[in-house]
Amino acid sequence: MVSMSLSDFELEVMQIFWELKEASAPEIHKIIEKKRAVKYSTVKTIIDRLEKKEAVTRSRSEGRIIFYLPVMEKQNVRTPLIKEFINRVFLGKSRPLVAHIIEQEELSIKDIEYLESVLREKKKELK
Amino acid sequence: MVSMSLSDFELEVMQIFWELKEASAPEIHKIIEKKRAVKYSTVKTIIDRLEKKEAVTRSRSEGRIIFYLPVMEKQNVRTPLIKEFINRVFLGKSRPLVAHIIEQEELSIKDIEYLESVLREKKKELK
DNA sequence: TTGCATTCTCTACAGTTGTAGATTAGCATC
DNA sequence: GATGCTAATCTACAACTGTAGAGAATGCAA
Repeated sequence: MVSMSLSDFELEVMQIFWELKEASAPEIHKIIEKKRAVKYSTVKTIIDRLEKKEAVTRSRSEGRIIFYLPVMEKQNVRTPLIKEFINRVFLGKSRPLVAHIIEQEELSIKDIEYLESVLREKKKELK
Repeated sequence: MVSMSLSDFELEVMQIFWELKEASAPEIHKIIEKKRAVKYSTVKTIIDRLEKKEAVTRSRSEGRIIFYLPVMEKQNVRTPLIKEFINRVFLGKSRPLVAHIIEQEELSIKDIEYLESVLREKKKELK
């Protein structure tokens, strides 16, 4: 069980764990509830599944409230997701994806200048 | 039924349709079979589902072989997928995704120079 | 024209996922 | 100690997805 894929909802919950580091089910529930209606037990089921997948682990209890910590690391989840996405949607070619994002998505001047510097670095590295 | 999401396999088949324009189930099956073992009826089921979703349509027959044409357009499928992906994996922020790809994925000097030009264009547009 | 191979159609089914109810159990308070 | 919340656990279920078999239909070779 080295690498296990996460469903959309599981990933959403992991994002919150990566942000907060440690969190309880009631906390996670309250955060997600701000965005959309969802029952506590639904959120708890997702956390249970994350626990079974060893994506999070119980760290401590406060009364009957269980706290969890993320185990899977953001980068280790994101990297293969990006790879898969490029394969799935762009037949493995990253250039058109990057071009599309630059052209279509919201980017500030700062973002652009940053990306220009990333490209410069990469170019140096290749030469 | 304006916009309907496609499963991984459905998208894989659509990619082939976008490439070939017109294709039959046996053709699609032969192409996918080169990559991995899959039965004809599996592929045909996917095409049937694509037809039901109006992602492809029957164009003509040759003997008992049915030919299909893609109806959904590549860009109309890709654009929302990218949006969702950025939301799901990068909390809506495209910059870290682009940075990650530039740093981690295979890009040639040509790719980089092209992307630099795309960035220059975008910058002009913003100023 | 008859059988063979190919294709189509229909049906099925198990795993994953989002969803949540029912039940149980631990604390705080009276 | 009894009561009421809140959280945890367990069970369920329908939609979607990947997968494919059974059987019907149809065109082609002999």
